Amino acid sequence: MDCLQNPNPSSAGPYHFGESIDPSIDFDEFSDCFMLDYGVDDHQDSSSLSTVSPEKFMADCFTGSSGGATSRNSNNNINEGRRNKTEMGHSRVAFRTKSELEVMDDGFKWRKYGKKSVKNSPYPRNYYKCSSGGCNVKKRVERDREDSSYVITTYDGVHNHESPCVVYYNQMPPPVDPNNIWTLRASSQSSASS
DNA sequence: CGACTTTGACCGGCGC
DNA sequence: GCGCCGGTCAAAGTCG
Repeated sequence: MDCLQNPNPSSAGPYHFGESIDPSIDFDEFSDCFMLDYGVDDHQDSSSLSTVSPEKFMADCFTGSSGGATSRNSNNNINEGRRNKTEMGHSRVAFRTKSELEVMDDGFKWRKYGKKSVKNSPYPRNYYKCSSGGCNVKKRVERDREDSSYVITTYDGVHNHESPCVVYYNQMPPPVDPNNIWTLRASSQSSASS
């Protein structure tokens, strides 16, 4: 299991953000990562995006605020009209990331349990569950139908455990530059990969 | 051999 | 009531 890529909306730290398996993805591209409005999974248009800087997003996530930077009960929620799953204590976070890869490894271990073609989209949607025992977090991954270079990831729920990478990081010596999360992340990464 | 992925079937909610 | 659609299940296949 590699601890690469992407923000995690539940408990992963900022040092998870901004690095990719794919060397073609650099940090600049992660500035294209948008928080999507809640309920975006029914395929939003870009006007419904609520853009949040990755830094803010991750900061919110890391403080444990449920749902991160999302607006939890935003209006214009198409999906929740169908299924009012998101009740108290049930958060959903979606974001859109420019990536060649569909699998956004966020440090958690996911088990794929389904794949569906989506109406009005040429790309299938993949369904994953957190494979940690007792953790019922799910995520959906699909390509943006309008720009296939983007991947839309929707997390459903909050992990009741830490990311294996967070656990690992807590055992690490102090970062090279605590003010630079990229350095910090890279430092962690290079050690982890050995 | 265990863990994981694939994929068709099934189920429930919603709109007409 | 019926059909469509999204989400989940589970058996079979694959991989390390």
